Amino acid sequence: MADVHTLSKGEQTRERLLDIAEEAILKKGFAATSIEEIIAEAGITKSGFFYHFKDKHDLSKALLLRFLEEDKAIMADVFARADALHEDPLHSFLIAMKLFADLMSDLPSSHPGCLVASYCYQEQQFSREVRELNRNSVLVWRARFRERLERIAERYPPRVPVDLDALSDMATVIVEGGIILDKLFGTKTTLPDQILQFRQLVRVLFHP
Amino acid sequence: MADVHTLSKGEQTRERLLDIAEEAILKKGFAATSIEEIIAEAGITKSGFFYHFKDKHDLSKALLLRFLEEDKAIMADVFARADALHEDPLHSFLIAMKLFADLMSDLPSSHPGCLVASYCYQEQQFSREVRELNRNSVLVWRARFRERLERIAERYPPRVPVDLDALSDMATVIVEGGIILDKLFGTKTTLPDQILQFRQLVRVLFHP
DNA sequence: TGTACATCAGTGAACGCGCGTTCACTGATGTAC
DNA sequence: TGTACATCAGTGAACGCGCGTTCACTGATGTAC
Repeated sequence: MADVHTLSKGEQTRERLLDIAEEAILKKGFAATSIEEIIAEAGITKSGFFYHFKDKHDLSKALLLRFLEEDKAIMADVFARADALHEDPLHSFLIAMKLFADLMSDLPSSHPGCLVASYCYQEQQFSREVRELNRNSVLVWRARFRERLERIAERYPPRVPVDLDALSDMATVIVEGGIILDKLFGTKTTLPDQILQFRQLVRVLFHP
Repeated sequence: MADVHTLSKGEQTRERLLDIAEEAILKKGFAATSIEEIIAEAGITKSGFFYHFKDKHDLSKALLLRFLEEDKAIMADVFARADALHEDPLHSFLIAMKLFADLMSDLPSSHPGCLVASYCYQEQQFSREVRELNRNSVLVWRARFRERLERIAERYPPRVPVDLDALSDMATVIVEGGIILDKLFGTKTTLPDQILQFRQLVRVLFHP
C-alpha cells in the first residue's frame, strides 16, 4: 500500500479496491471472488469499479503488478540493510535471512498467502501476459539468490559439492511452502522457522 | 486411479469424472471449473453427473479423499521399500528420499499440482469438513516424518542443535514449494532436486 | 426357464439466479482566458 | 473575478449468458421365485 497522502481521491479508491480484491482472492480464488462483493465492501457501485478497471482481467493484472512491486521492495530493503551491517557475502546473507525471518514473524495476523502461488494454481484463468509476469517473478528470485550464493561460494569453497541452482530455488520453494503451511493452520511461525532452517543449511554448507 | 477391471461401469464413469475434474481444477481452480465442461469431456449429460455426485461440493470432497488416499499409499510404499532395503533408520530414510525423488522424476509430464495446495488457496469455497480434511492431511505428513526423524536422532545425536518439528515440516514445505516451481515452469526437475536437497540436509545433520 | 420387480446408470428439459459488462448520464473539481 | 469547458470519479438501469440444481422419466442389467 502506497502512502495515502500522496494519492488523489480516485487513486485511493483504486488502492482500496485492490486491497479488498487481494484479500478475497487469497481466500477464495479469483473466479469465486465477484466484482459485486468487492464493490459492496468498498461502498461504490459496479460502474465505479469499471471506471478504475477495464474488466476483471485488468484487475488481476494490476493486483499482481502491485504485489510484485511490493515484494521486490521488501527483499531489496532486507538485503540492503544486511549489506550495511556486514560486507562479507556470507555473513551479510545470514543476516538478511534473519531479518527476513523476523519480518515474517512480525505480520499482524497469519500469512494471507502469496499471489504468485494463488495465480499458479489457477493459471488457466489468466491471460498469457499475467502468466508471463508470474513466471518471471520467480526467475527474479532465483537470480537474486543465485548471485549472492555465487559470491559466497567464491570466498568460502564448500566442503561438500553444492548445487547452486537448487540452493537458489530452495529459497523460493521454502517461502512458498512455508506460506502454505501457515495459511492452512492459521499460524505464522512455520514460514520464519523454515527460513531459519534454510539459513542454517547455507551456514553449514559454507561456513569454514 | 484404481484398477479398471475391478470397477463396475458406473464406478468407471465416476473415476473418469474425478480424473477430468482434478486435472481441470489444478489448472483453473474449483470455481472456474464448470460441471458443464467436465461432462462435455466425459461424454455424459448433466443429470448423469448428478447421479454420481450430490452437488458440486460433494465432488470437491470425493476428489480430495481420493487424492489423499493415493498420496498415503505412495508414501507408505516408498517407506516400506526403503525399510526393506536397510534397517538403520537414517539409511532407510535417505533411501526413501532417493526413491521419492526418483518417483517424482518419472512423472509422464510436468507435475500437475497438489490438491492440498490448490484447496488451501481457495479455502473459503469449501465446507468446514473438506477444510478439516485438508489441514489434517498435512498433520499426517508432519507426524510421519517427525517419527522417523526422532528414531534417527536417537541413534545419531546431531552435532548442531536440530529442531525436529521444523525439520519434519520441511519435508512438506519442500514438496509443496517444489511443485509450485515445476508447475510454473512446466518442468519436472525442481521437485526431485529439492527433495534431494532436503535429503542432503538430513544427512549432513545426522551422519557421523 | 420364464416372469416380476428392483436397481443402476443414466437422459432431456426447464428453472432462476448471479455474474461480468455496457451505456447514457451526472455532480464536483480543476484549468484557461 | 467570472465564465466556459474539460476531466475526474463516479451513478443507475439494463443486458444476456452460463452456471448449478431439480424433476419426471427411461432403457439396460441383476435378482427372487
